[in-house]
Amino acid sequence: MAPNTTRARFVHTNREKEEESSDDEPVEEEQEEDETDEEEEEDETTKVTTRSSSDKEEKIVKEKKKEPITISLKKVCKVCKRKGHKAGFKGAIYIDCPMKPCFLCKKPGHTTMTCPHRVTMEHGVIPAQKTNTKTSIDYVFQRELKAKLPYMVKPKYVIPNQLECGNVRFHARRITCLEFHPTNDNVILSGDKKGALGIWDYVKLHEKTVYDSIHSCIVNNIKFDLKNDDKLYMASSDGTVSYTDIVTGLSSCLLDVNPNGWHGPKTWHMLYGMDMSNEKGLVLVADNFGYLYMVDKCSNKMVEKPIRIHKKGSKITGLHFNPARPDLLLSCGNDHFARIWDVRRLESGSSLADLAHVRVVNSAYFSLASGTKIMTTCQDNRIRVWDSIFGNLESPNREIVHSHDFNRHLTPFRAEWDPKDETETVAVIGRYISENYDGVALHPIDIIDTGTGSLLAEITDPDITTITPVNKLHPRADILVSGSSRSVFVWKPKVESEEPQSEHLKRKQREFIYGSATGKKSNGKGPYNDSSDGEDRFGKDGKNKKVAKKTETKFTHNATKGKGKSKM
DNA sequence: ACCGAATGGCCCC
DNA sequence: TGGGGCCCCTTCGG
Repeated sequence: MAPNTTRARFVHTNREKEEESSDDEPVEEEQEEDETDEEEEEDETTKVTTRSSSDKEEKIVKEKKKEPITISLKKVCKVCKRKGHKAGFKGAIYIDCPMKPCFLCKKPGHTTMTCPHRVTMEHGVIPAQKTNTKTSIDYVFQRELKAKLPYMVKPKYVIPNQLECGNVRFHARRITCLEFHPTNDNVILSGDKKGALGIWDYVKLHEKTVYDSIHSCIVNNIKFDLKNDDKLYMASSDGTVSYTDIVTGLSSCLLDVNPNGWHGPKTWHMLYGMDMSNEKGLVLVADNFGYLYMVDKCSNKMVEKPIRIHKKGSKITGLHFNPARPDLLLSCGNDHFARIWDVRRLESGSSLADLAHVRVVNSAYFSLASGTKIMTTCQDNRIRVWDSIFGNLESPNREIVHSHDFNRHLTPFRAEWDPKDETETVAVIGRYISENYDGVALHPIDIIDTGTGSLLAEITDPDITTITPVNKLHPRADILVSGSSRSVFVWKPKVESEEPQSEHLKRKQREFIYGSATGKKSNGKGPYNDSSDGEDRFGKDGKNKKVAKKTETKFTHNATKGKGKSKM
């Protein structure tokens, strides 16, 4: 909360404004102070007014100091500063300011509580209207694809919705990305905001390794070298791409886009999107100024000069090679576009298609088997799906309203395909907005059927009260791994026949059949100076360290099996 | 228990 | 086109 002095000034001016403009409401500040309203116990000034008479002196002193504040705060909404309503948490439920557009669907005239996208399905996710009609190419595509894919016999979709284990204080800062080991099913790789790489075998719970000297700030992307299971690439906001052997901890710098060092935040290049193509022998990374860098995997040299593929000065948030057509690349960025490119003819302005969005595009992915669909996550609270890259790309085939538009202090939410889902419809994404679960505000992880927009499952655990923006479904097993704040969690499908469960558990453990749910609802400083990290991490060490410092630590395992009693 | 900070995007001038 | 102010449904450590 803002310091009282600041708040007082704002409130006061607003109150004066209010009094000038609106005289429909009688001015009755003093009298209102007498009522002790129970719904405002979180308001610090109310505590002052409702304090018992035993500390009268103190009360008097305080009231003397901030009498005008006390009066004003009680009457004024903290969002719009108007009288007559209040925004904020009421228990586990957040009450919107009615003067603002709906926080969920962004349309004016209602609040999140009454938003049709929330009420109809109860959980924010609803299928949006189709915004274009199918072209003949679409039907050809469907006919071709349907012959190959088991559309008619939809497999039972297994939801990994029971907390298997989680670790606490494994990372020092919030998790920013997760990746499964390409061949060892039990190993999870995690990157954090401070630049550390975590390696965790969640079956052998105690086996955790942290390499914390490879990068000096946010790890934005981890990609394994598919030709060598022990080696991976990491792209970081420190402006480098590292190539690390996770067994030995030896690391080399593949690319440094700030060869001249630090000259202030306006010129510092940070690397966000990254993807790798074995066919092409290329590692592609993109920075926060709209540039794409192509690095040859063999020579470790840049193939050519950086190419600007998004608006000058805007961040490129993601890159994805088409899994079926190695020449196709998908990019997305802060210029509100996702773009399709031909890697063979990659130059500024040569995109094959530009997919327009309303706001920042957090992620854009081709579907993982056929590569013919595109799914994007946009900050306007919509997941967009294009059913065929060969069809009309003017507008998406579906827009799914889903709450994920909070970005400032969280890792951006990204809807990610289930790599095991042959129908290429199931996706996972964390939800920003909270629901009231037995009086506790929890932020579920949603599993969505992007074909219909229906919610297949919402995954929660009463012990995980933080938001879970980073989620990854296992490419081979029925496992979901989540990064929530500093913790990593592993989910498995619910095991049947356990002791009686609470309503909450029942709710989260419903088993869904794909397509028709059985449940009731189908549907001179470095760029970063962490508050706790006073030293200049960019200044020390050479930039192109050939060998990363290896900081291996065995942690006492702090994870729990079964019902998930892990603390956050 | 409280407070400050992180540095993200958008909008306006 | 760029800088500054504003937003103010988070999370953690000090």
